[in-house]
Amino acid sequence: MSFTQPNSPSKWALVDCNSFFASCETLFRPDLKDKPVVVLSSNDGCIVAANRKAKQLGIKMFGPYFEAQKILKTHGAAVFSSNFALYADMSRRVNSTLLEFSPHVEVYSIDECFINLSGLASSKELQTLAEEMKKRVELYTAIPVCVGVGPTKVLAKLANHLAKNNKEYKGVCIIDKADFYHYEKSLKQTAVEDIWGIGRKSAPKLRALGLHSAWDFCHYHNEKLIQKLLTKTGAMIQQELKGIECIAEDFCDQKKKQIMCSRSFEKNVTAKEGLQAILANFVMEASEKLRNQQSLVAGIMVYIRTSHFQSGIQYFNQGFVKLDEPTQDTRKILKAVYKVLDQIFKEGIDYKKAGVILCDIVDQASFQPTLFDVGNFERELVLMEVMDKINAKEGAGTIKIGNCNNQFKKSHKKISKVLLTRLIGVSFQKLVSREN
DNA sequence: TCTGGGGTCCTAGGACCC
DNA sequence: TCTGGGGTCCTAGGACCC
Repeated sequence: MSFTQPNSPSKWALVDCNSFFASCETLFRPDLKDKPVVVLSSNDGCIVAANRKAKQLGIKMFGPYFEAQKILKTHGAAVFSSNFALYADMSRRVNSTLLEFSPHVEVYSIDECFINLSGLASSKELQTLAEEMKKRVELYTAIPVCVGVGPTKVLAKLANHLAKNNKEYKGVCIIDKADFYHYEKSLKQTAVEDIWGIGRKSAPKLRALGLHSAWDFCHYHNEKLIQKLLTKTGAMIQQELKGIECIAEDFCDQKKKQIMCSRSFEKNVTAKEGLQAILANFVMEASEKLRNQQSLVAGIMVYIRTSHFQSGIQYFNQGFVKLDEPTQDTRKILKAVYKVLDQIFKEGIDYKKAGVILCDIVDQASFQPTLFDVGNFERELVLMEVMDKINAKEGAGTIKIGNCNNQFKKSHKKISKVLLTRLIGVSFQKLVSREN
């Protein structure tokens, strides 16, 4: 988030899919309509989505599955392992429906979009449009959504929260300062912990100042104290509640300053080769994200750890490596990651989790390779572009680098060597070995 | 409510230097 | 080394999100 100048009155819509993963899973299962449904995280460790029925049972989001297992079973709940390919596909369908309303759709997360509606003037127009959005998304995708509209992103979020939790809104809530009575009422009925960006640590700090609702917070006079207690972010949220835009217009599309890929393993891994294979997957994933935003990386962090919940030896170690030159080349990043692994790896440990973090991210456009390296750098760009294109077309993991032995991805579409050679004009293996 | 997943950003405070 | 100022860089940990 970065500051922007307050400008002409804006309107933002926030469209949020209801219990998104659970909704996706029940699309083709009308028999589950009135049953509790939950979706589990990648290793079935915790609950990452729950439909209304499941929430009514007191199911905690992001809580461990084993704790809820009994109650879910008693009530005949449907339990799904997550299927991210399906969710990503449904997310694209929702987004493309929303693009029919405005070209300015900013994807905030897999189940949420901000839409810039600044051209529309009246509350009535906005109400009609928001209702139409909801109707059309539900008609085209069968995913239920709620729509909140406000003059800032924080107020749009707040409106969405009201739309979702108060039946009388029927899934659509418009906050417009021109309707001051409703604006005041909306902020007064929202508790500080329900404001976007105010989490479990900040809320008690506000309450200690006697600020219990969004309205109290919004009108608190001592802005310096807010900045001190809740940092820059808190100060921005307070302004946004007043209707003053502080969050940059394109903040969803801003380039990441760091890219992380980490996961817990289904089974413990002890051998270094096992960790190498897993880290190779992380590097593939992270470096593709890096290239998608046209960036280069200059510093890489790797960590490996045992499970918090096992008895026996606990081990955590991490290492950082600075590259001689920023790169976006998977092979170079992987080489660096392996170097760090050599430094932090200890024999005889049951590892449960590992991660790769690309830090020191720089813009590709602003990087000038030395005259000597220009050719190499450009060849790498082309090679990586070809690889990404094939993976996008033929399925993730079609072309892999290093000894990826992916325990996370269930299946990969294979591509024949002949087709590959035809696609890039020269044997990929040859290219890889030549570059190394 | 004490966080069994994954990801991003911010900042306080330490290390180091002049 | 019972140390006084001030700047920069780095990193671990905090906080938030879905």
